[in-house]
Amino acid sequence: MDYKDTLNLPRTDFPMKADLVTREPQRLEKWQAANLYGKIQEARAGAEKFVLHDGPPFANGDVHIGTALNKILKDIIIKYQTISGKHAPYVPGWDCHGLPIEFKVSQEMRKAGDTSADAATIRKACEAYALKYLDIQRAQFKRLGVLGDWENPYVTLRKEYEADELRLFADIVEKGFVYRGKKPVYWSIPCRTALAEAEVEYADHVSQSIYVKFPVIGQPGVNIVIWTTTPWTLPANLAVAYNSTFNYSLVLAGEESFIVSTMLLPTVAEKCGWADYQILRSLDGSELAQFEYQHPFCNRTGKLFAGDDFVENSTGTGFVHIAPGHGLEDYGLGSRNGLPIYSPVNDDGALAHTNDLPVEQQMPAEMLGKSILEKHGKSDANEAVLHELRVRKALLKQENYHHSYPHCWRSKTPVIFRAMDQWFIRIDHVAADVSRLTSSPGLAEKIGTHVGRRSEQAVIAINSVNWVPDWGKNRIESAVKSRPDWCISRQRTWGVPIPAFYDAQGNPMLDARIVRNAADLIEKHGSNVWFEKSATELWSLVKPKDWTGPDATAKSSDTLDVWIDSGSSSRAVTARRKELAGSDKPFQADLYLEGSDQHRGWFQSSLLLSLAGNGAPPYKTVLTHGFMVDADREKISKSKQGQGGYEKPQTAEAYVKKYGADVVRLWVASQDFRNDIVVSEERVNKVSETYRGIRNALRYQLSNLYDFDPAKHTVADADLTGLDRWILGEFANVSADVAKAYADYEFHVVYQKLSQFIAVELSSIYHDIIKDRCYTDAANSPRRRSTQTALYRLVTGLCELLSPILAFTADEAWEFIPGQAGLPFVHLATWKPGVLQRSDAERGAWEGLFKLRELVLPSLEKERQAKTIGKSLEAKVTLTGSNPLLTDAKTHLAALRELLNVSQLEVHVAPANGEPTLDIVVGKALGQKCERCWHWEEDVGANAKHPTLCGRCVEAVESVAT
RNA sequence: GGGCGUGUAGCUCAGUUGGUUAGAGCAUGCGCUUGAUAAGCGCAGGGUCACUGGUUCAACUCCAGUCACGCCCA
Repeated sequence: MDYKDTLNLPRTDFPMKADLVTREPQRLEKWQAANLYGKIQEARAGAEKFVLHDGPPFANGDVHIGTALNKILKDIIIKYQTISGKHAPYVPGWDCHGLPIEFKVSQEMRKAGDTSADAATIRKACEAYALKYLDIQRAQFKRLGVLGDWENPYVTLRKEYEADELRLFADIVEKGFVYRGKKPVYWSIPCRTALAEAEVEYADHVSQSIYVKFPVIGQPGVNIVIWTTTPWTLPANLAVAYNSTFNYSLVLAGEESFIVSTMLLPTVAEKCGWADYQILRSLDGSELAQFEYQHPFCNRTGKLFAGDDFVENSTGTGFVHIAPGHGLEDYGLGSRNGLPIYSPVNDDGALAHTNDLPVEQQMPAEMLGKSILEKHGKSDANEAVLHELRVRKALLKQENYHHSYPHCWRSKTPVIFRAMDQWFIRIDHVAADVSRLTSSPGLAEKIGTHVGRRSEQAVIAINSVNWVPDWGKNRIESAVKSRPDWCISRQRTWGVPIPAFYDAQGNPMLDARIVRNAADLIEKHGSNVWFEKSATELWSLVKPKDWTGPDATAKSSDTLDVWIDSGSSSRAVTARRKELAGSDKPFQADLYLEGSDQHRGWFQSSLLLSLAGNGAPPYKTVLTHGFMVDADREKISKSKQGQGGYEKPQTAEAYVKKYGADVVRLWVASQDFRNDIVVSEERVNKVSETYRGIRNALRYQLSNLYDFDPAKHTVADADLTGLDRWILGEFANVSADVAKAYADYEFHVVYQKLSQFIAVELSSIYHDIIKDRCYTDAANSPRRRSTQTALYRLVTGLCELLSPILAFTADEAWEFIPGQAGLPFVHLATWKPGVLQRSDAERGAWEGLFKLRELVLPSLEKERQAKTIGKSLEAKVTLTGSNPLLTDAKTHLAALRELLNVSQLEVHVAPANGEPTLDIVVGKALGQKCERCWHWEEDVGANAKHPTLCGRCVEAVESVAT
């Protein structure tokens, strides 16, 4: 007789080899067919809500591994909240408007030879482009195991979204936060249009480089020397910037004296031909700050300001001429110091007077109408300025200057920076006292772009939010405090139109009632209606009934900054979707979770818009993750990829195809995402080792439950064996730790705790020990059923606790659990903390047994090394001494023998006498090896029917036979 | 250049209010097992706690500076 057939050896169809790459898609289909997401929502109807509001990725390109990380983290949270009983809907979203798409689409159209497409045509192509990538990304996100309402995502190009966005905007307009101001933008003269950064190409260009003297007021003969490569901007000069960290020298050259940076003095002296200059003295920033100068050819004066950020000591003179209407740095410095954003250039690109300054303070009449556009390397405007400087003997040096300069991609001409009228949201007032502001016209002009009191309310709001990690609070606070007013208009086509009009005098009209009517119109027809219909048609459609102002004759062609799109989602998504809207503040979500770059991005735009429009923050908690870095802990760069720095493109798909989604998910969970996240082959390989460990443990548990029916065989807690009570007690502890780690969003702790529990307590201790009981006890013996009860509870709990991370594997294993707890999917389960009451005495006794085990194992190992024994079952252990641990050992003799995995154990307690003693003797076990259970027993051979079996096995075999 | 972070074994993480020889899992090496077997078990090696200086009886832990890396800003 082959006694092997009488053993209860493990059986299961749960495969050892995961083969995730082929199996996961099958499971996805199952979920889809069963409408798993819908089922979960139904099951949780009425439960406490947990709303994680998705930040929309841009609908462009494949899902990057970093984007995958973000989505997986969100999914882990949603799945944990769900399995702990909450109703956690997930509505994914996409950001669809914006320049990258418009640029890409225009480029494709250009390549196809189409250069005259109108706005509506371009917009249709952009929409198709965005929707195409939305589909691609949706498939890639779903493949990651992310559950959500994928059939009804929120999409910023949808008309309902656009309408709600405009309604929120209307509220903000109504409260007086929106004003008209000026800001420099790229401008193409031939195309008569503003350009976006991406439409600018850099090309070599020869500019007129000039050194100009600016006389210092009150110090006759003393001049500041500035250097510029754009002479035509001098009529717009309103200030001069210096660097407060530089040294400056006052030098005498000929009749006059000049101030320049000391470090640049030799170069400047050579350029200006100061043969025998003499340094009179040195000056520093505090002195320069006192200076005023006379404009070289306009009847006005200017001041000096520190511009440490951009005044360099490598070229020029150490002084930078500032024209706030013609440069970004100039604009920044100008608006910080209350200067007008003066841009004396008209739409034709010709010099012109404006209303910003009194006419008598502006450029001489001879310059008016001179064009900035270059012909054969010269421009009339430059020539006029140079002429004026020469006449006034203000020009110290003129030469050609070769450098790279931005050009219009379409006309190939050099672009200019020109201040244009733009719409702004006043940040310090969003942040400050909301109630005192009304939409009174003229308020904007009165307040202008001054930098005044900031953000008390925003700071209070920021403090009311839970920032994880906590330094996120500092980060957004300083971002809000330091940000200038928000320029929200874009001279772009692919976006939500700003529903403003102009009257016959060219005055802009932006009114909350008009915006709301436009929102209604767009909700019906989509925002293309704004581009397709004429101004007159639109005006007749949206003109408020009680309108008393002038009629509109033209419409605005500006679109809203895309940050307004995504920033409006508290209104357009959270408040609008009934599964998300809370009863208290419908627009407020429990959690936002994005990368740390969003403190200045979506976290901020959402906060400011929600404060302005809803009066409270859009989120209760903001969780931030770090960025993906490579094996060298450096950012993942395309150039590194090009040079073969990485094995594969850093897309989610590349990793999923090789390892499967669950390994990618486990990798995401394995690292503390608040810091940088390392993505490397080595790392993911290590994680897949851990995955195998987890999978095998589950497989082992399932394989020993093949004949277990929880309804029939479950053993009551009190009747479980000590060992089973021990492991369930340990598991309850670990489970509690794991649940806390999930709740605290510390998934790396979940990973560590679970993988270590599986490796140590389960695999190397419990699973190893229970083999004997499971295999050799009679199938229905109380001891075996006890252990199976524990295994059943362990595998069920593990599947539940693993399911937020190992979404596929936990569900796969779930199918093999006897009875599946009556649920077809683990994701429908509700995890409850395991309770197994153990008295202090019991816990203490078992701790003692494990201490003894620790003490004995080295002795066993020694004998193994000495080849006295092979496996532990060949050994007999004898413990003698006065060590108090031996008392418990005596009462739990059988348990300790199991823990040691030896065939025989003797314990002799000696009376206490001085120091506790413990004598460990390991020898060869007595008797013979039982053929069936491999224990060494002295009763082997006692039964004539089964001469090679021990007594226990004879019983087991007989019970099977009967 | 500025702000905010991070830096503990090959990898991922622990390290309580400063207090013995700095821990775990994985990986590696060497054994054992062959009734979880493309599995399982044991043992061993491996760390100037980024660097420098300071405070202290005592520093991975507190302070200052330096370096490297990341995000944001300029």
